[in-house]
Amino acid sequence: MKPDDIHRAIGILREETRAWRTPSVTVVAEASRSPFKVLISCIISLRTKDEVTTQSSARLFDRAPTPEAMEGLPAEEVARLIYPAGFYRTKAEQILEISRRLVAEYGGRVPDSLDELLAFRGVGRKTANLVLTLGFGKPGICVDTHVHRICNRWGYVATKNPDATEMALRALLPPEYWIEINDLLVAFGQNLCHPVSPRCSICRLSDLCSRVGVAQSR
DNA sequence: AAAACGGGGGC
DNA sequence: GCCCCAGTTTT
Repeated sequence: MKPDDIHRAIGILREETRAWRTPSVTVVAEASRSPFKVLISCIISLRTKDEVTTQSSARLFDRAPTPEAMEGLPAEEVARLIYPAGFYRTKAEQILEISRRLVAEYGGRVPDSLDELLAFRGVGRKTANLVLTLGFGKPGICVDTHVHRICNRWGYVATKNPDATEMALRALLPPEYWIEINDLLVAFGQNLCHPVSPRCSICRLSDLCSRVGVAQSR
């Protein structure tokens, strides 16, 4: 995989995304420009489907849209509001601890540096980078399951470690592309390059893919 | 009854 | 780097 390839991929995805991207608003897009909502949505989204995350987040933010309001809620209520997302007890604790620390240590604002974000319990590189990109519009490479799967299929990395994928993409592309490539790859993964039964027959990037001819489906 | 949903943290 | 963990929803 070379820089030329990724630039061609970006060009094609820019065109293709109009064809198959679903109009549905993702939870992150909805929470866009509110670093706090991006952050908390990310906690809720762990191991749960996007739609459930969206609904649970909406219910929670309806009740507590800010760190100040959030830290005032009893843990049981937070747990109840996000119940369908699963792991509600752990998530409620993390949400409350983060909210408390935001108020106590940052005056109720979400910090905008990777290191400060990573210092919160429950916040890893994926969440921290998503807060930077979607919450603050700062460059970041956010490797979720979609991005990681696609980069493996394209031969960027041959690892189970998403951090390696993040570093590979950082090295391959200048920062001005980072937000866009993330958006394009996630949409590509959600709509076409699925975990199982990807829609290879309508994919224009199959020459980049190690999967071609192996288990083509549909 | 089993699979799908995806990331963080500990060792 | 590998392995373990948290629960609900869907099939």
